[in-house]
Formats: sequence, structure tokens, C-alpha cells
Amino acid sequence: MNSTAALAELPQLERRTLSDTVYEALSDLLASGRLAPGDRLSLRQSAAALGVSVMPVREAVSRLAADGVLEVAPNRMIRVPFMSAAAFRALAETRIAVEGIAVARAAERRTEVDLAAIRRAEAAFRAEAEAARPDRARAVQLNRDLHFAIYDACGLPPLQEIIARLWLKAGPVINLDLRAHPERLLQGFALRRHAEALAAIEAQDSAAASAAIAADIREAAEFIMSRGGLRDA
Amino acid sequence: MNSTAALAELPQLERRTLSDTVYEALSDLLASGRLAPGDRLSLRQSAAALGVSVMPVREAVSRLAADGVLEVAPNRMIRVPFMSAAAFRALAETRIAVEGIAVARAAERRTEVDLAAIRRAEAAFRAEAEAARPDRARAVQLNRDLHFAIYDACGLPPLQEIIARLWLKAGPVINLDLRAHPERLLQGFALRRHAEALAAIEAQDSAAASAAIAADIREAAEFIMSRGGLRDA
DNA sequence: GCTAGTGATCTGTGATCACAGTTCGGGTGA
DNA sequence: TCACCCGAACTGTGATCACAGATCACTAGC
Repeated sequence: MNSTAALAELPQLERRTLSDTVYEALSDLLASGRLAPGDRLSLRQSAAALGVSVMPVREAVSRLAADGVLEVAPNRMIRVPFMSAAAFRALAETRIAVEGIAVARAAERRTEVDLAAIRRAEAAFRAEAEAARPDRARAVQLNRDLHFAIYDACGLPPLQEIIARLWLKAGPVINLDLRAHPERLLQGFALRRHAEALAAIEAQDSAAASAAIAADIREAAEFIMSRGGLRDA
Repeated sequence: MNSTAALAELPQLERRTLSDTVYEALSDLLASGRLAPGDRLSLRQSAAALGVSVMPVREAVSRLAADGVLEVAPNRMIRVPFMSAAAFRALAETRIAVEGIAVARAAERRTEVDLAAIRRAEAAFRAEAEAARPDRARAVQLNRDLHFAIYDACGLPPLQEIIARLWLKAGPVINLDLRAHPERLLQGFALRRHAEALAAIEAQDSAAASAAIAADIREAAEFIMSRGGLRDA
């Protein structure tokens, strides 16, 4: 044989199906809040908008529906579900618990590389939030980047995947409000909590890091709930 | 109108698509270990076996693949993935963390109804495990029932859903071994850990309950890993 | 005897069609 | 003016077809 040694080092190139692409596109719409609770979705319209047939769309939607991010009503209507206040509270508590674990582990076992990435992400978010005219959509994205930079350092891929799903589920209701109302939230509490988390991670203080993220999540959730945009069913 | 008040109390009857049914059927196969790591799956064969067309099967498989319970190789082959020792360890640690939260909350806020259900499940598992000729498959099912009876009492639906997914992912590798090898595991450690957990939940001692479940998971995982059936890639 | 190649067969993916059920608009009736 | 009804258009679901690529058994060539 000629170059098996070199060939063996080739990375497994992952296959991208159309369904995957559509899934990502829809996820983006949901995570950024451009799809709000109650919004309807049509397979054929979405397919036409994306320039594909309905097949990839229905597979993507089926996955999203399995995650509870979309729902197909008994009437066969796809929409992003309304969340009751109770459900939102349960989701927030779950996030506090799960993300609390992740950040605690991250604080304990972060490498210098992890730390650098987290510092970068924190600085980026701070810069955007303190800018004269902050771009809301960008701030939301940077907030997400920061959180996931932290969770990446926890060293538990399954846990990261779980958190990604939780964010996807919470995305529409959180970002809808962030989009509709000024960044009173982002500028005030979030910056402080992020700073606390960063300091705790630097000091490898897992309890403090966990508490900071818990406060961040809880305050954001309380802000949303105080605005009362949730269904009381 | 005549009886709107009565009608309003009707429960929303959920629609069952063929895809959902297929998803459950495949989940069963995976959770019980009848589908082992490395086993291949063909859409058309599965469809024929289930008496449906390939459509529902591919939607179900697509969902399972999104959960990482199945994988479609670049060759377009569907199979239940092999798990590396590292991945299995990460999964076990994630389970310890997440299920630890659930059981701790369950210990704090369990009602008498919850407690009765947990006691029943514990007794059922014990009875099967201590039987003269225990039915392995049944013991596995009862073990699962007991764990989920506990998690049901945590009052956090999103968390329960997460745990269900984790069990689905761990199912094939765990139950393959449990199926292949005598219930040395079930009779020895599990019974003791379950008893500890039950006592702690009765006493509303969340730390002890969490520790008992953690030990249960860890010991089972170590048993699997000591048997060395995992890929080292 | 062993390797390389070749064609039948099977793989998942995507598109298209068929269908039952729902929604919604326009019109007719009182 | 309002309620009702009917039909066109649209909904997701399931089945079927088309296709590119992979697999596997087999054979021709060395």
C-alpha cells in the first residue's frame, strides 16, 4: 500500500443531511426568539422558504417536537408551544440544578485554555452590553456563548448536550421578552453575575461559581415571570 | 350551549401517530438490551417487521439518532453505537449528577402517595431479586420502575424527561451485560442501595438519598466497566 | 490461489403523490 | 345583522417512487 499511515489520520468527515441543516435553521430561529410562543409553522411553507421539499422539514420538526420545542396540536398544526408559569418555573429550576452542576465541575477542572476562552467570552459580552448602542440580538448570542464556554469546561459531553436542549426549550420565551423590552436585564444583573462566575472559576471555587450562575438564571427567570407573558393554564 | 363546563374538563387526548408507536417499540428494544451495541438496523426490514411503511420508521430512527441512541454511519448504515469506556464513564457521571438532584428533591418533597408508590416498587424489585429463579428481564424492568418511581416524586418534569433519555442511552450497554451475565449485580449491591435510598427518602434525608442512588449507579457502572465489553477508542 | 473488478442488491435520503381531517372565507338563509 | 353552512384551500401523515452510494457475492485475470 502507498500511504495508509497518512490516510489513517484523516478525520471522519461527518455527513450533513438536508434534515440536519433544516434542524439547525429552525433551532436558530427558536433560540434567538424570532419564533415566539404561539407562532405557527407550516411544513410546506417552511420547505418552500428553505428551498427544499417537505421531507427534510418534517424530520427536523419531528425532532424539535420530540424535544418539546415545537408541538403538533391534535388539529395537526405545528406551533411553538405556550409555556405555563408553572412549566417555566420548573424549567428554570431544572436549569439551575443542571447548569449548576456543570459550572461547579468547570470551576474545579478548568484548564488554562478553558479559562482563556471564558475570559474572552465574558469580555465580549461585557463590551457589547456596555456599548453606547448595544445590539440586542448580538448580546443574546454573546450571553449564550459565554454560558457555553463555561459548560464546555465541565468535561461531560452528555451534560452539555442536555443543557443545549434546555436552552433551546427556554429560548423562545426568554428571548421574546428580551427582544420586546430594553436590556434592563442584560446591563444590570447579568454583568455582575457573570463577573462573579468568572472570578469563582478563576479561584476554582465551585460553590461560588454554581451560586453565581444560579442567581443569573433565577434573576432572568423572575424578570420574565414578572412581565407576565406566560399562560397561566 | 349545553354543557361547556363539563366539556372543559375533558382531558386533551393526545394523538398517536405511527411514528410515535414505532419510536416506542424501538425504545423498548433498546432499553431492554435486546438491541446491543453494534447491532444494525434496516429501515425497510424494520418497517416490514412492524407492518408499516418506511416513513414512520425513519422518523423514529431520526429521533433516536438525535438522542445518540442510534447512529447512522457515513456509509448510511443504522446501528446502535459502540460506546468507549471514556464515553460510558462520562455518561455514568452525568447520571450520578442529574439523578442525584432528582432523588434529593424527591426526598425533600415526596408526598405520602409518592412514598407509597416507591415502597411498592422497592418491594416488587426485592421480591423478584430474591426469588428462587429470578426473571432477569423482569428484574431489569422492575429496577427501572423503582428508579422512576423515585424520580417521579421530584416534581420537575423536564428533569424526568432528561433522565429518561439518559437511561435510553445507557440501556443497550448496561442491559447487554446484565443479560449476558448472572444477576450478581442485582442481588448484591442494588438491593442494599435501594433500601438505603428508600430509608433516606422516608426520613427526608436528601443527602443520604442522593448518596445511595449515586452508589447504585456507580457500582453498576463499575461492574460493566470491569467486564470490559467497551470499546477503548 | 489470490487479487481486482463488476454487477446485482440493498442502504438511507429526498421528492412526490394520496388522503383524511381542519381551517377559513364567502355567501345564503332567516 | 347575525348565524349558519358549504366548499376551496391547506394541514400533517403515510405510502411510494427515484436515486446515489455502499455492500457483497462472484468471476475473470494474473
